[in-house]
Amino acid sequence: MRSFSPAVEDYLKAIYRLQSEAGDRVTTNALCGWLGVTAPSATEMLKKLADLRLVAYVPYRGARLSEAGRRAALGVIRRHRLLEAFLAETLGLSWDKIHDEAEALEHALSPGLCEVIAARLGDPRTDPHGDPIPTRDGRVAETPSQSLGSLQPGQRGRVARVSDREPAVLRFLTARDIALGDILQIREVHPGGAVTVTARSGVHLLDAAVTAAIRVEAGQ
Amino acid sequence: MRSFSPAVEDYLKAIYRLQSEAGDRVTTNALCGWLGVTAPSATEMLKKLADLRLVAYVPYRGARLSEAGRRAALGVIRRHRLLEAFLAETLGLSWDKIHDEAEALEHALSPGLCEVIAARLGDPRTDPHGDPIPTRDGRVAETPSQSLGSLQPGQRGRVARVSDREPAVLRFLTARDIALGDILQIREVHPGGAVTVTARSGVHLLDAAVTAAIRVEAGQ
DNA sequence: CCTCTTTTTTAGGTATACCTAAATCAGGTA
DNA sequence: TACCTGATTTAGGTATACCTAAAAAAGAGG
Repeated sequence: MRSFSPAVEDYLKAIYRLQSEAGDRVTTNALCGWLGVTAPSATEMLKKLADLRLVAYVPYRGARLSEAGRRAALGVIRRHRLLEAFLAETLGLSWDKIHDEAEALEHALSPGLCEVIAARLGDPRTDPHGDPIPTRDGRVAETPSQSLGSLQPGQRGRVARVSDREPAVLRFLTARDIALGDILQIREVHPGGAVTVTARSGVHLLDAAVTAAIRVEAGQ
Repeated sequence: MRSFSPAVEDYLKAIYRLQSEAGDRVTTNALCGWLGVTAPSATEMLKKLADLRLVAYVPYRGARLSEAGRRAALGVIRRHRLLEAFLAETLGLSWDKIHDEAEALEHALSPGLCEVIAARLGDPRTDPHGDPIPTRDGRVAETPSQSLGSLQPGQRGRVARVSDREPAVLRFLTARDIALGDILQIREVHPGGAVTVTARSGVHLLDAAVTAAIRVEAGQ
């Protein structure tokens, strides 16, 4: 298994992510929106990924990862999440800072060093945001979880994962003393997507962006 | 101070190194030999570095780092050597493995993370090969040292630095239980540059490549 | 001082990965 | 069904960083 350019790796990671959200094929538009490139750039790269047999790409119909593409994507995600765990563990970096650093370092991390880090950390199953770390042989333990916003008033959920995309959301949660594993009970669901919750540290209003970033295991 | 491409950083590092060895200007030939690129590639990059005001470049006469170039080069070297120290410290990697990993990671290490690592390590002054780590403000504590091969029979020297360029040399020394700080006494200097030394672990024949890689503080 | 060799630069080309502007396709609406 | 709109692709261009082949400059030897 040869190694790919940073750009290729970023596209694979994005396709994997969008595919697991939207299930179906990933469109050019979704891809370029997610990666912050223009549509022609995404089209060109999709053709290249198809040449490399990493995606099945039908013009005007979007793309889907091949088995090789899925394995490559999981490899990048493994490196990313192990790096996040490693930076948090060894340097005490908070969960709002590790994503960007891991994003930059993941493309330069050799397979050998990646496994040394995994061993040093005792093969962790999740990163500091609760995201599962794929195993070396490409398995992902996706614990069933649902969006916090999907709970009804009165229901409780344990915080299982928080999206690493927006550091400000993570800092907000830290400031409110809300962490992975905490139990949240819904008091009110607001029309725009915000919710009011009761947490260990009190009652908080979580705006739509914060609510969308939190996934919970329900029925706690 | 903006950041530079990996290629630019590699050239700056190479020019710094060659300049401190050969003192004078660095020639195109020396540069392309060191970096493993062709002469036209080096010429092109030198013109680019001159445009960026990182080197003073006179066609056919070689190049010399400007003050800005020197600072940038020391920044890369600082990141490289801190990474080496960090990988050795936190993952227990041996000194023959850290160079290549650091070489890949150094271009992706943000200034912020670099300083976190430095703080975590207690601002070390040297890396695991004995090479001085430049300070954040661009100072390098070059302890005076000389090539092991420059000692006369009977003279002793303390191993101060070992070049990180050839992992095989480092593994050879590890196998002979020769480490930084050890005292070596010259028994014989062979014509090709090899030496026979008495070390803590006994008498060893060090071939020319090994001898050239070792720098010592004499008069121990 | 002139040639010959080595070094260096110029000329021209490749691959990657991005861009803008223009053309084309797909799907819904009248 | 014909059109319109938005999504997508094509066409053509930029910057980086590498390459080979050929030309030009520098330095050494006679």
